[in-house]
Amino acid sequence: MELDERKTKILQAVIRNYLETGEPVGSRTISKYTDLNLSSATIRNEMADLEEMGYILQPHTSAGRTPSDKGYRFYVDTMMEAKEREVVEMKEMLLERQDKMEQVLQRVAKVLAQNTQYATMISAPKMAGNKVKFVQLSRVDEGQILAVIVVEGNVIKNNILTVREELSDETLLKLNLLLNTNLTGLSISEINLGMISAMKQQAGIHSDIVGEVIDAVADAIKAEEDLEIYTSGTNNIFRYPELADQEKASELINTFEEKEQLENLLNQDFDSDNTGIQVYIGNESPVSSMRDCSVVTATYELGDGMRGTIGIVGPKRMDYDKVVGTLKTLQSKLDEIYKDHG
Amino acid sequence: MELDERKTKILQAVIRNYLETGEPVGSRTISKYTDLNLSSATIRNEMADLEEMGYILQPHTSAGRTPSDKGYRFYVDTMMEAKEREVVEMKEMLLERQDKMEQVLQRVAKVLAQNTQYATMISAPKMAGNKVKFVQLSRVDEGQILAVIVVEGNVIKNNILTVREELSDETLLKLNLLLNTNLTGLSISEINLGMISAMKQQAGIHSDIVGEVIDAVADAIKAEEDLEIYTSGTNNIFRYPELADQEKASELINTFEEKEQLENLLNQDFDSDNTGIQVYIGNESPVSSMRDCSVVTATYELGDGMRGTIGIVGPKRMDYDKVVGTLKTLQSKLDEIYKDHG
DNA sequence: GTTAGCACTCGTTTAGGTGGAGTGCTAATC
DNA sequence: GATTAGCACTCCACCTAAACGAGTGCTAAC
Repeated sequence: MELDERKTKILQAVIRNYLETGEPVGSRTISKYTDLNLSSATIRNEMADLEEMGYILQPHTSAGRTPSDKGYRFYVDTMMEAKEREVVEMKEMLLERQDKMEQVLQRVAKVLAQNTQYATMISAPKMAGNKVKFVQLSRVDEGQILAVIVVEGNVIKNNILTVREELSDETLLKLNLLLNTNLTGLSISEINLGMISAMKQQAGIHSDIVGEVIDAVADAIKAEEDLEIYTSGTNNIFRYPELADQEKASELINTFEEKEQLENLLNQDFDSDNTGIQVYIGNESPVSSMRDCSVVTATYELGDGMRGTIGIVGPKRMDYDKVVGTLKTLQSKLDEIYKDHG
Repeated sequence: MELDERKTKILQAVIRNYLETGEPVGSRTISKYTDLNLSSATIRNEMADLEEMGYILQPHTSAGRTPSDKGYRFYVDTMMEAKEREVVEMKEMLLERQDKMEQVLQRVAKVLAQNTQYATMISAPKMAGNKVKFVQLSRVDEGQILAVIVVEGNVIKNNILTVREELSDETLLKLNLLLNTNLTGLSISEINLGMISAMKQQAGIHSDIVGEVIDAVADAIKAEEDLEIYTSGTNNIFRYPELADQEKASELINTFEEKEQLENLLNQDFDSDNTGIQVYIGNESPVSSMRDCSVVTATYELGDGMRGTIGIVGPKRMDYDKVVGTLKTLQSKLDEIYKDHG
């Protein structure tokens, strides 16, 4: 059987209607709702076909139809067209540049949740490709050395190293020079064992302690960043009866609080061919507690190659149009902001 | 009317029983449950008295009794005796020292939630009373100066300052010396406007730019720390039917996610006279969404005067004994750990 | 002062009944 | 052949009434 134009229109109407009401959609509704001028009986026949083809489901005999995952997928793939949309609040918020990334992201998540009435999550941009800009060691206390590393994008890492043996001012100065000459301009992923041992060689004489320090600095640079995911609007799931029953809600809330699983959604390989927008419907998502949800994620980029991901989690009947629109706007805004101020 | 020994015993029995079952407790249950050897009729009379006195409540005529806030308060105040308790997991976890405070706290919250089956929260220790140990300015880029401040307890603050006019190496050196001489050893709360202007005077010549830098450093030092509160086990509220209905659950979950309100519970003035353990029953808590909960908080101390608070949120019928015991153990463990490794 | 007993209350559960939305099928119509 | 009107049927959602039972307050006897 083929999905002709009329079937497509009916499917579209079923999904649209279900998105609005959250209730199974009957043939009579469609008959009135569309401009097809068909009787409910005809619609019924078509709907029977659509069901056979797997696009819609009947919760029980003599109930209306609801979209299946396949139906949603069809809808998202073919019918969704992105609309640019004003998100005034968000724009205003982002324009007043904040200095703390953390706060910005948390706020983006919050505003997004308020705007969409869904649950949101956002991962902090990874800086794996970024270049080291500045390294400095300073003695802060006996046996304690502070290592500060500044990476492009002005991300600062620091670490206190405890050394067994005191380092002279001279050695420290030499080490600083050495580290800066060798590391500045390299991206984090470019720093490898080979160069570290080369540096140790150059450091020469005090190789024991100095070697330790160099190792520690390298470790600090390479250290995996924390799992930085910010969430908001988790409680929005209670707006959608199909997600709000205790068991499901509990699972979902746990997922949002624990955050580990969210990583699977947010740190997907960025397939840069596209707009960076991904839609996961039901079981398409790698997170099992979201089997009754849909997830839309968007990759954002902050000028200098730092990339993170924003995600929106809602019921399958989420307003895909609006969500995708909002995410696109947000993408471009984030881009702008950081181009101007980066 | 007076709360004699028999009434006390009955009240205690009612509360104990309610803690276990979560159901209103009838007179017959008490008659069997206690060793008083009284008939249910007698118990009924006593319970009527207790109700009149405000210690217990009847959800409706012909239902059993549930403790009122006053009843819980009485129970907590008089009957609760702290027991030392093994919290093996927690001990093990804390013994393997982690370097990132954030991770430790997050993990403590999680383990605590798993142990107690309640929702938990923990605030990062504040360092307001701590002393500045080291200050350093370095040029990282044109017009960009990195200020690093190390405070006792090896807490590091840093900030990138953007300056309009380039500072010479010499000026920077001078500034570093000035800042260190003036600020080292002072606690953050001791740094005030007077000293800042004195420093500016000493700085002399380049007062314009230099003044700016000094201000920025002072700001960075005084900057309110982020609202660092970690939560876990929020979804445990679904274990307790009296908290699990949609509206209440939604409110509570929001409170836990937003975290702002939790601050009111966790950043109370530490009344150091006591063990640092506080119990809020129902409306005693400043957070309205917790009107049906009880909250137990414990102040912990990390050696050098840094203090934070741990909180446990559960139903009013939470196991106060266990919770207080667990928190006390945790307090002492945290203390030990940081004495050994601080 | 304590207890047994009883009438009473009131929320909870169960069963039955009804209405309505929606279907599938068939026969008539275009 | 496609469309439609009509009808019998299904099944959920909702309501009501009845039965249940846990627990009470009160009274009278011990």
